[in-house]
Amino acid sequence: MMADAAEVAVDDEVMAVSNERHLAAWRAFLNAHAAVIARIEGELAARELIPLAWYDVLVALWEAPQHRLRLSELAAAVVLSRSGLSRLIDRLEQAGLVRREPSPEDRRGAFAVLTPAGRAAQLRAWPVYAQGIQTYFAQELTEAEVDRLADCLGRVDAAARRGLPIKRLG
Amino acid sequence: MMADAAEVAVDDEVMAVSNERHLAAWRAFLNAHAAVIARIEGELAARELIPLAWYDVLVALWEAPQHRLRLSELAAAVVLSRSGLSRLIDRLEQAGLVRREPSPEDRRGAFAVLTPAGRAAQLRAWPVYAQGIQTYFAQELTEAEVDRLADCLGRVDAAARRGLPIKRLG
DNA sequence: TAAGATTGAGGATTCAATCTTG
DNA sequence: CAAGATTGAATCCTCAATCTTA
Repeated sequence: MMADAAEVAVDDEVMAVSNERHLAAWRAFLNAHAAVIARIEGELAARELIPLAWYDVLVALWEAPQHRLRLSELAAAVVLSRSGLSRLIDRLEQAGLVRREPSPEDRRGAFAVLTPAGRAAQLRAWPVYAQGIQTYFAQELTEAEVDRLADCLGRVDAAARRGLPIKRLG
Repeated sequence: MMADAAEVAVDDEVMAVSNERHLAAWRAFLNAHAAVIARIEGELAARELIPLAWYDVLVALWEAPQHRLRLSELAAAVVLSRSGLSRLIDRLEQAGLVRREPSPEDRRGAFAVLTPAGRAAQLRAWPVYAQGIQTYFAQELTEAEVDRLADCLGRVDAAARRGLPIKRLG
């Protein structure tokens, strides 16, 4: 199906750094993520609760000082482009879960502020979300494994964010 | 959702098992995934290589007998709805990386078949992909941790797929 | 009727361009 | 001119409806 020599050469180089076991772990990582997310999203939707993307925004706001965050900060927190976040806030604002407020000290910017309805929606979703995390994620792991996972994936996260090419904000 | 007494019971139960440490691991899982995927997609795009979704399809075909798969099987393999896969195959076919073939024994169905150009595109992308897995994922982990991660996330994946509500194929 | 696949409509996200303010 | 935010165009996904064959 292709030049044998080239194929061997590529494989050699690659195998030196990313061997079968690395690849197995990587595939497990991707598959586990896709499966668990699909499962939890499905259960939230079935109960007519907010989707995960909305939940993430509401939690980020809840945890912020005064339950408010600049739109840029929020975009970074939930890993979304600025334009994507802008439209997400549009939808949340229309649903009454969040409200925009102009910034007094920098009139270019705006805050997103959590509303009582937003907090309520977050609290309604939480039991289902928590149950999903428990059933599809934590239940399979020992307490030691949970901690180990947090540690390992924390390092992976840090590595991936390290030296980001400044920023890609649309 | 359910009777009050039961709901309270669920909350108690959930808090007992889904504590701060579970949540920390879960968040690390989500963040690491988002960050690493964004990084690798960016590097593939910067080098004008195929995106991960295309790569997944090409690998699934490469690993299949005769490098061909029914569209339904392919949809399941790459975790996409049937309609989503149908359009993805449209694009891959237009790029010449895959070709559709009607099934002789069941004329309702069709196969997706990997073309030489498709295999070549897959091989071109692989070094960059592999380097990304190495740099942002495996590099941060010891060999023991890599194996442990594969084991843990394999169990999580199995748990999430267990007893899937039959199938959701659009 | 059901199953495999495609098509139409709508949602959500991104990049590039734009507007406003620093 | 740079930075925060929004808008327009394009992409890609899903659900529901449809078409063809079993």
